[in-house]
Amino acid sequence: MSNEVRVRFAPSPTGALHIGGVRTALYNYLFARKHGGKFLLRIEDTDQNRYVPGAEDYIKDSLDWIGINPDESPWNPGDCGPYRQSERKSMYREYAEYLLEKGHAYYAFDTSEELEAMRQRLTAARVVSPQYNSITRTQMKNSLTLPADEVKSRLESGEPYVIRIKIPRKEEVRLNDMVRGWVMVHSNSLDDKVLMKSDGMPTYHLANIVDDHLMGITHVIRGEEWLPSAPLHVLLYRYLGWEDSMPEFAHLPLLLKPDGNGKLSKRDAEKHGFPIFPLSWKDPNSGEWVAGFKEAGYLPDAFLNFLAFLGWNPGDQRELFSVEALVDAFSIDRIGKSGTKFDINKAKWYNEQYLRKKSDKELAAYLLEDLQKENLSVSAEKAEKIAAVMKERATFPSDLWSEGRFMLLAPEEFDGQVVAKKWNQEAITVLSAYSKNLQEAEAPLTAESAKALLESSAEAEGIKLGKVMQAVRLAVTGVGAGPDLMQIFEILGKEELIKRIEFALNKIDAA
RNA sequence: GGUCCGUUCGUCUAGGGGUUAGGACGCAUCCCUUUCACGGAUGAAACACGGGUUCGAUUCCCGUACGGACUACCA
Repeated sequence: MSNEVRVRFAPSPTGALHIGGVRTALYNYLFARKHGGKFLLRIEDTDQNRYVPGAEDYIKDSLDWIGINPDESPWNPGDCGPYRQSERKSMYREYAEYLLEKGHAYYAFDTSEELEAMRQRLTAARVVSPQYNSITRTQMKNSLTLPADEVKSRLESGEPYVIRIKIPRKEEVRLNDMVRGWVMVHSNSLDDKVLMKSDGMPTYHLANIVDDHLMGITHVIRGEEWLPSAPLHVLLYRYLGWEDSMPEFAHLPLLLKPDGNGKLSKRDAEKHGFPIFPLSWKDPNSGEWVAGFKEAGYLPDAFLNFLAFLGWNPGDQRELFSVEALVDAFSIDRIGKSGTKFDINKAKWYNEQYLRKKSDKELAAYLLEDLQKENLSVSAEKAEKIAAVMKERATFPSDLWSEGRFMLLAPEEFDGQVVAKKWNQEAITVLSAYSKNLQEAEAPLTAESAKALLESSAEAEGIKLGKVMQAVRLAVTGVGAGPDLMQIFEILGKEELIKRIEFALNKIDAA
């Protein structure tokens, strides 16, 4: 397993998984598959206060929906378990102690009030960035300033404490990011981050280094919001003696708001009326509800394809990629550096492309499902015919029903604008004749026979069919636009067609 | 404020010292269509700004501006 690529997606179960998180998971997955490696899922639940019940299942279900299942996870453990940080609690202590022993960490006893007072004091003194660092730690209560015996007695008396990393005063920390190249920061801009919290849990910083090391992670692919703390992580690897096996980093560009600027957020989804979460979700604590792509009618393949192109491209002009094709084409050096604005139109376009690739039968299944909710039933054969004529004009599977309902339900109202423009005596004459001729027509009506009869009916009255076509459509469907009329006639069948024409003749005349 | 990251059509992006700066979404026009849509064609639309380097910068370097992330005992 020495050269095997191992990557992880490490979400925090604090609510619904944001679309940006799904993209991070996807890139990790693609990278792992591309290199024949493993994709792991690790739950980062070191903050017990923020734990939200159901969030883990949400993460699992989301990945499952788009078909990127981890090779190792809490539900499918490999050899590096547990895969939930809360269950690894006992493992972190020894590394914190090692750091303590090596002088790279220290105990701190400051209360939150004292910390706050320190920040205020610094702010008042016009210190630009108040932080716990090589300068301020000398004035705080920690094992660097307190006499050894006092530290010992505080520890023994059970006084709460944290363990902080001791950031060196003057040092350059550099890392070679796979998407950004060399990034360098001075240690004096870093602060003495807490490594172990007073509740005995590690913070993200310690936990992710320890776990990545123990789990043999070779590449860390994560959001750009982690870039500022990456130098801290480098230092941690160094102090823990793991620098030689330190994973490579790739920090992904952020997903931004569609308008203006800033990180894409829940508010944007509400404001623009489109989802930014894979699945809909109701927060059990706040009762807050968010919409999901799945429920909005996005197909998983389309969603995945759309997501893959948010910050990455294959370098040629192809746009439609199956997962397999993505795996084949994916590479980290084709990931862009700049933030990506979220454009729902593109997502819709992808959905249309994938929808049209589906067979009539698959589409009919969606239609049948919708009809069931309406307490309507129709034969599978008819559903397929409807799907066939509707698929070119649908964005979502639900459009099959919402845009094509006139194929199942006779119109009760007629579009007033079309009535005003197209309804006239000639139309009435042709329709009346057609209705009569239809009575004698042979039963299963086909698009061809329906058309031939309509043409002869019009001709017999000396009226050009083109002049009344729109009115005929109006009479039968109630509206002025839709799929090929003769196909609709075939789907409707002779009896229904006659019924509708008669109804229209009475209803519209009366109006 | 500080640190770090970024900046090619409205959006996603390709490209990269010499190009008519390419594609896609969206938009517009036309064709197809006895409607609408699909499809096809065409069009409008971009290198943030200022200095260098160079015979020549959109491309390399430095600034400026603008944007963003981070700045918790959250991840």
